[in-house]
Amino acid sequence: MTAKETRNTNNTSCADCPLQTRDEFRKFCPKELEFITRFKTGELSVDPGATILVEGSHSAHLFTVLSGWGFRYKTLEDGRRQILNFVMPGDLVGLQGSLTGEMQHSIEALSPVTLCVFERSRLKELYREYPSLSYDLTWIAAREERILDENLLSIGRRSAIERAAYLLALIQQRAVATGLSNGENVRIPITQQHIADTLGLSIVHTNKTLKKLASRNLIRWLDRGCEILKVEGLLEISQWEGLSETSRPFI
Amino acid sequence: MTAKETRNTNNTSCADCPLQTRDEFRKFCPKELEFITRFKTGELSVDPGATILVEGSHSAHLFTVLSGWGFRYKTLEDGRRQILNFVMPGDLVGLQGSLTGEMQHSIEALSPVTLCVFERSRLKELYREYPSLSYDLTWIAAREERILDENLLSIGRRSAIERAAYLLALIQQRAVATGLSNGENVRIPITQQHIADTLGLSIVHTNKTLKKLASRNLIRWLDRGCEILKVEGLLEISQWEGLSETSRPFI
DNA sequence: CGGGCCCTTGAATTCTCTCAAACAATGTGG
DNA sequence: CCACATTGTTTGAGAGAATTCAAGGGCCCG
Repeated sequence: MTAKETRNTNNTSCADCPLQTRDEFRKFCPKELEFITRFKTGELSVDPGATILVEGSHSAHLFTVLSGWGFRYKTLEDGRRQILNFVMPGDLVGLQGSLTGEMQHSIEALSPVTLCVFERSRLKELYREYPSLSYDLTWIAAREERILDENLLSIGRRSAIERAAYLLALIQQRAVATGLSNGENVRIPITQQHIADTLGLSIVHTNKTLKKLASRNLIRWLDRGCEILKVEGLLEISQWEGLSETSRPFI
Repeated sequence: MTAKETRNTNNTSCADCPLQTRDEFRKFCPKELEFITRFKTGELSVDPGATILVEGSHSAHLFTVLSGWGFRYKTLEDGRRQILNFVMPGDLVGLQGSLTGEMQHSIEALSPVTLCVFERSRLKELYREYPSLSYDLTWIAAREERILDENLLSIGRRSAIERAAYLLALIQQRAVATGLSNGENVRIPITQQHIADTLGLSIVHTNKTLKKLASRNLIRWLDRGCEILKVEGLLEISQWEGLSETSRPFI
């Protein structure tokens, strides 16, 4: 990472964590809050396009996204890229690498992103002293697994238009839940290449598929982003029930 | 589940757990062993084709596979099925449902399968008293996530023959590691329909793709199963590095 | 022996990809 | 301010990949 891309700050206190106030997330008890405050060793801000974590590296840190959009991906040797999932506020990233030693995927920022930085070495203490947070970590991993299951079903068995509808509906629902959208139409800051790499389609075919959704007035494509107009329509096309999360843990 | 499909027994003591003796798995300390012995409340045996866990259910149990093969899958309303991953000895299943309340996928047996049955309600105690096992649970979840990431890359970005090669190489490597193969050629007890539902391809195209691999003498198709002859060839085609696990936790 | 399940193959159709070209928006340097 | 490069979107056309449809054969089991 270049200097331009990263800045270290530490202005947000965990006690005032903006995510804590959202219904979406579960609340910490004082003892947990005390630990997390110690666990967090800094804050990281990156510009759009910056790589936050890179496949093959052994990072000493894990992060929670405070604000902004990003995505998790893997590539083949010849450059083919598959986006695995999108990353939004409240998401913990780098846990996989912290446990198994080496990152098996990369993470890149789509917008300006700020992250809380945690020390991997303190994970032991977390498991030793804070059962509720340990449980939450497993929960978070299981949640990611659930989304991946659904993505796999989508790429494997849904048609191009169903896939696109599912993906956009998923992003929209997650974005609303995490406060990335102020309630009205969400503007997702991605290119059609990102969509293509998520759906497992070529960019040309992705473009034609998005056009179909747009012609039904379900979405609108903006300069470098997508606006969802009717989630219900997308859900119907994809025959997906949508997200059903009440309160989720985060760290 | 019908009576024919399930039998409850409890003949394998955790102290004599056959998986413990394998290098693949990490060893328990006496205290952990004591807990796990209490945690395990029974044993379940199911016949091939039986459903072990079903999407939408709220199971009071989670399981570790003691022996046999199975697979995890999801379906769309119209019946399209996507196999997410295969299940082998040492794999923990049902964790996702135990944490988030409801199973989001189903699990079916490919061969006779025996499972250790654990009480979901004792998970709290595990997190409260056994940090090392808590850590292991997260580790296990992260491992599954890693495999899913790779599967997603495969289905999204690899060609049909690369996909098939990757899948068979993965299964072979996992099978050898867990002792399902006695060292020589592994016989995987699946139909081509299973392969198709894993790769996201039609059965016809799957058949033609497998024929290509067979004509290169990399695999051989048997009655209701597949035998891997040259993993190296499969790894090369798929441009995949293969598994690299030294010792993994299990419960 | 018949039925069911699995594997195999060919042919027509549909979907998706690559190639190619053009356009719009943005940013840069002169 | 313009010329130019870059990036992202759009469209058409032909090639390639994968699907569906259809049919036949093998095997096991009741």
